[in-house]
Amino acid sequence: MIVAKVIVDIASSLVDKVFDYLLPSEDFSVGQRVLVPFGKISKEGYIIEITDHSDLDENKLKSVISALEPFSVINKDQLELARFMKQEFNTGMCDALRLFLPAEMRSGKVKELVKINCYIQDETKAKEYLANTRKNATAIFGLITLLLEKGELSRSELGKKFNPSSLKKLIDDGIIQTREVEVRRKPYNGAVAEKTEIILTKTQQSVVNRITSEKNIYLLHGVTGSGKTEVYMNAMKKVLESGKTGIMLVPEISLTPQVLMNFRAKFGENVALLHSGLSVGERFDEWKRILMGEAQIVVGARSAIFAPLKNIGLIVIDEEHDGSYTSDSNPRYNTIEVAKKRAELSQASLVLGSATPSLVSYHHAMIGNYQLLEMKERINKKELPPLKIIDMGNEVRNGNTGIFSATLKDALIRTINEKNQAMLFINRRGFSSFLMCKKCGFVAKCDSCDVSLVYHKFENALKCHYCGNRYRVLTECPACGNTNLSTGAVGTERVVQELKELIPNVSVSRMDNDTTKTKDSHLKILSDFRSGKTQVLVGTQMIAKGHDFPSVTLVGIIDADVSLYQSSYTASEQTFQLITQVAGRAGRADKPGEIYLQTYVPRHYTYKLASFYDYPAFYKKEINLRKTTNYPPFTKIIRILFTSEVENLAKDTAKVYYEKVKEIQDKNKNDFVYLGVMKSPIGKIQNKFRIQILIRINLEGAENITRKLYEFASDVKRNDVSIFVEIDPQNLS
DNA sequence: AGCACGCCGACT
DNA sequence: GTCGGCGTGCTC
Repeated sequence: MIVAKVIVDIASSLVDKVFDYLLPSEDFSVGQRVLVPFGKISKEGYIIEITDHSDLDENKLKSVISALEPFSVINKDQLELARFMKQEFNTGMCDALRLFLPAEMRSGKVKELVKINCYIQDETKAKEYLANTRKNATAIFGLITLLLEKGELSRSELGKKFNPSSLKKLIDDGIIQTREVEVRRKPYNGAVAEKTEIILTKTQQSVVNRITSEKNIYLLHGVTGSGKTEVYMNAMKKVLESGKTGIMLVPEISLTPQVLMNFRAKFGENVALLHSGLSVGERFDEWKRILMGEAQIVVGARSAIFAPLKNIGLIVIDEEHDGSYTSDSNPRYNTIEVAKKRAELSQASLVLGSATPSLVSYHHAMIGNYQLLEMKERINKKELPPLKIIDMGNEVRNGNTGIFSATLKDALIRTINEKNQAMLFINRRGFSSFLMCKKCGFVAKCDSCDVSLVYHKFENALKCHYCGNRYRVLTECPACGNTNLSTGAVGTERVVQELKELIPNVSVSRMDNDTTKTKDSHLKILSDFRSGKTQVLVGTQMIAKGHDFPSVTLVGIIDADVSLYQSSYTASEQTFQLITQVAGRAGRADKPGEIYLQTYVPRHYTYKLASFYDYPAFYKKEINLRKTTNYPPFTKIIRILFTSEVENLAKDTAKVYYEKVKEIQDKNKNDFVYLGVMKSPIGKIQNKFRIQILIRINLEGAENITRKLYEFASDVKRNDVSIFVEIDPQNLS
């Protein structure tokens, strides 16, 4: 007998196990999608193994019904990668396998887009027909002559050009033949940068040579503007020439068009784009192009690491420190770890690139796990623009209570007068962070989440950033009746407003989560700014990343402290990265740049070292701190989050879990640095109460303990409490 | 996920 | 006495 081990395509831990089915013939292969009977219904599933025996009785086994879509096959490496993810991140096998196919395809909803083309098979017959037709039948004459001349044209266009009924008549009469052709929906069609042959610098060339000469993991530390993209492209070119394929990951969807344009200029149709912002049809078509081998290079956000490529030679993760590479909702995974495994499986090199590598990655490089490659000079040999720290406490003492310091004001006015561009960076969206009563300290909060509401001036409403609920603006304090309510810290809207007060006719646009809801809106904001239509761009995190605006000479970081004072051991690291990132937007072309960083703690080492662009010094300082305080990468932090609509259920489940952990802690005292149960910093989100257990463990015992922690989670599992196990979580809200 | 089996309230 | 509520359990 031939037995197929099948994972049924149902994302539930209850059925996430292997089911055995008989195979009706030998025309099945591992990795194939099949239809199987499952209980009373039939379901899609994935064959993960084919053997000749089963632990169950043969007469208990049902047969696979049929194969689905011959092309939808998960290859051996991908299958292995799925097993790795199950093992490493405790994802379900089904969850992992799903990552390899476009979601819409599973239910068979998306089809290839077909259009109908017309052509003339029998020329003599057509000419005869013409001879027997009235001379004033212009549509018929036009149609036949045009088709005879051009060969093949689309039916819908011909119909529009002449008239559909004449066309139909000709088709019915057998003069014109039709056939269906597949058309591929292409994202950002026409977006191709000019093809320019750039001659690499010596540094760039030697980095390219290193990457392509030996299979390894490389950490490319290159200052902003050192030409990392050119390095990636040239390395990809070499890989392509050797007959292999490559993946290029960028952190954010908004960055893909720019990278894609450059890649298309160099590689044309060989590039495919893959990310969640594409339309369903586009994504499906791009995915299929990759699968069919029509595209050998994939550009995309983190999910592109699962692209159906064969024979990968190079994986690049640009801006490797970026938080978007960790998936913090199911299935949870760390893209860098997945990429390492995928590179290993296909004997490919992995390049992690950044101007400010994550401490963890740089540490790997320092202890020899990664090869460190450095690009210390900017491509135009220019110095990095001067970064000035401005003491905002001083401004207040001098009577300036606005958001802009005197220095920044001057710089803004000067920049606009000189017809240059400026970027103002702020850490929050909305007009201000919260609404507070000046008398009693009451702060407006969301009913279903335990967070302050944010005032949005444009909509004149209070909004919850966790669940999106809207509330009417309060005019008096519900607690004490006082009408003197104030808005707290600064948001993008207020920056725009004060800027307009400072320079009345300045053209400014705002870029944050509110203004970029639709797929192309960020593209428009960015292209307006690039073309000079807008002079100032005010924005959050999203303007910090990667964009290249040659005429920007001034960058203002309005309130850096927000990032520094978040309650996370990575606060300094993230702040350093953010500042370097934002600063890198200034003075990219031949004009000199200037950067102003406003803060109330001007002497903080993070700011000092960031202002010198001294990453190695920052690394040294920070890694020592991590070592003495016992934080990653010297330990592992694990959070187990319990959420429930009933607070006590979450608490009780957490307690039961805690006792189990306590038991293994008693047995392995040395492995534990810290263990505690508490309310989450945000005690309630979307009406679900949140209790968490925080654990810090030493690396030696980590693997065993995490395995146990995952087991405990399924032990105490119940349907009215959700449990999430997070390893080294980025935020602890 | 679905569907069935199973054990307690308001109805012809 | 029965129709049906959805709680629990199984699907190769």
